[in-house]
Amino acid sequence: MADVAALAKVSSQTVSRVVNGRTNVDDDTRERVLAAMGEAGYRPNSAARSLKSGQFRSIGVVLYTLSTFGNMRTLDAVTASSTLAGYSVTLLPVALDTEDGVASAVTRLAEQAVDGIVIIMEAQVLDRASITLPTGVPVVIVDSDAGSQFTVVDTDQVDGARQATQHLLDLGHTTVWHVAGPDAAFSARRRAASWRATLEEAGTPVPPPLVGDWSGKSGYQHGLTLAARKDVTAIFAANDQMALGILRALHESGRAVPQSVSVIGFDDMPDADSFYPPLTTVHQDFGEVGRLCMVKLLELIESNRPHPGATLVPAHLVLRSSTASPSRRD
Amino acid sequence: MADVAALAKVSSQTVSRVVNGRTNVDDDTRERVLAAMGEAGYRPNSAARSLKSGQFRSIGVVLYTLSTFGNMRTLDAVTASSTLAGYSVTLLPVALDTEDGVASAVTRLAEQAVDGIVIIMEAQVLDRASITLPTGVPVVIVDSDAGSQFTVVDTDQVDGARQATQHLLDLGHTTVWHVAGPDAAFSARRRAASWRATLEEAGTPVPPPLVGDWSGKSGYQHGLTLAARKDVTAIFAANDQMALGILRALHESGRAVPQSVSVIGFDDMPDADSFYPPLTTVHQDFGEVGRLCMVKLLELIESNRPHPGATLVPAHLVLRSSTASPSRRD
DNA sequence: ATACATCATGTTTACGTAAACATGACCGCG
DNA sequence: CGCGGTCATGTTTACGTAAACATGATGTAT
Repeated sequence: MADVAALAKVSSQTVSRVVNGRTNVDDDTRERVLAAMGEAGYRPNSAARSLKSGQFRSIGVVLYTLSTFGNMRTLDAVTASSTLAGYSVTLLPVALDTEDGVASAVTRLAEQAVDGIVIIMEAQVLDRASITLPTGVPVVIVDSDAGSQFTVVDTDQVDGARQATQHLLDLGHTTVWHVAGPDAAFSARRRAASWRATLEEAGTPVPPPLVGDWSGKSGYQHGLTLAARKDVTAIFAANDQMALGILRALHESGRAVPQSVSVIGFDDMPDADSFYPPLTTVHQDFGEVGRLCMVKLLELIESNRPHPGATLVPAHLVLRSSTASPSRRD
Repeated sequence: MADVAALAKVSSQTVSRVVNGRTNVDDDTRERVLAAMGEAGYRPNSAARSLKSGQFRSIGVVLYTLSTFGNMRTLDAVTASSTLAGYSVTLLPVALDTEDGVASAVTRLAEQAVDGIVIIMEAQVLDRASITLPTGVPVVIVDSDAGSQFTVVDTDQVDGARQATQHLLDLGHTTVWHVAGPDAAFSARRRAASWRATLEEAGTPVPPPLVGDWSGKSGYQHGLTLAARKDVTAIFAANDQMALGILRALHESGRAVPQSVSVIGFDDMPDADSFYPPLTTVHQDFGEVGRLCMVKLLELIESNRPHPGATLVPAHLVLRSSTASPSRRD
């Protein structure tokens, strides 16, 4: 900056003013400074800027894996929103499963140059880490039940699972089987609970849920079990990937979808409409979730005090070809 | 830090020594300082640290979208590697399609607090932006043909596409049809070129490629076209998502896979083994690509001079159930 | 015993920026 | 014509850290 100032024959303060777009700079001077900046290949030093201002114009996103569709879409949306707001995004991956991983993540967290943090993490991991969350840094959480303690944004999982289950009941199925996500995942538990509640409300018997791990493979395995039972006519999979595996199992077992068995998923991942048959599923608006995360986080950063509570983004059913009324059996 | 120093009754310099793990500190003093740090809730200020050291311990990842499987996996791997190396990752999204988007991305790029940059971007966008890439910042590029100018890491697309095509020829198919990715994508062009070259080498006729947009939907549409042609017995899709759409089109058209038509994909996305039937595909080792990106980038950061050239990560065929020898037609 | 390492610790300084304050030029109004 | 006000610009300072240098205490070899 000193070089630029010398080149333009002004003080460094004037250069600073030009860089920050202050109005009280003469047009001639401004142009001279801009030219000098180009000539000197000047790049503002964000470290010094942050040091002076106490702000980083950056938010951290903590996640334990990027490899699920939902996390990725949420991250994408958060990134887009934060960029619009002039914030950059720093990724803070957590090595799951190990106490070390969580501990080192928290350590790194405390040292990161961020104004706020978005946590996209299962509740169970959070429980271990939350105790030592750095104080004084605003936090917004996705996919968790920590709503009483923190600001939480999430899809309305309960209503989504209810819609899926009710849709199958409305079609005339006597009951709905459920292939659930892993018990450790809070969203999986919520979807399963809502499925159960919906069946109970309708006064229909509740078949035992089959617990998968979100993967297509686990869906396939449970799908084989379900396909072998003639009384199964409707399946609610806790996500689309498992639904894909279920479809494969049903096809291989000679059960036609939707004629013999109806299948419904959750997420509406990009290619759910290219499944065979195209999958009826619950659409999650990840973009909106990400956007709200940033809105909430910016509020927290500006107000500088906690504001716990959950914000739910509605989910809606997308009707495709994998669900139908049960065919008559006489 | 001054507070901590006062609490521990030492100078701030000693606190700094403890924080940085220098050995020349008395054990008693060290413990006193650590206790004071805990008491004061001290968090090192990374901005000041960067200002002093001239390093940020951070790398930037430029991408134009997070919503393709490959980009996501690459980002995941880069993040994992950089975390191991003690670097954090800053996301720098580019709004595609608009000159503004590219320009503003470059501007932000120049201001970012990063020691190096990984660019995961189509070549065409890069062409427009590369001119103004900030000088003096090491850059590694994925998915691009800029190898002569920059350091490039990528999957060996050419060999992967060759393996896929050759596998189908080896099974006895007289030729292989290709559903390509968008022309704008360099990886799509490379796969298509390699498919064509393999067919020409084998002396088989080269059917006109059908150009999709990576989506399952576009695969479905081209799949319908191909399904209607009786002479089509083998299809090479440029990615798994399009292969999924092709499978759907074939099923709906009554063409059995693999008995009537063989289908092969590219990527080996997580649920390719749950397609119906499980998809034979070309496995890309995104983890290795991401790891190599970091290795190369750290080399560049340390040596401080450019080192252009491409590093290719081998791809390998994963045999599943969607390919078979053509059935005899008499 | 003297001189000279070795080691823990303290003091000074600079990194690049922008707020706060200072300066001086020019304007309009009574 | 002089006064306060506005405006462009310059000067000083502080942000939190760590390198460089300084100090003083202890150990050790001759």
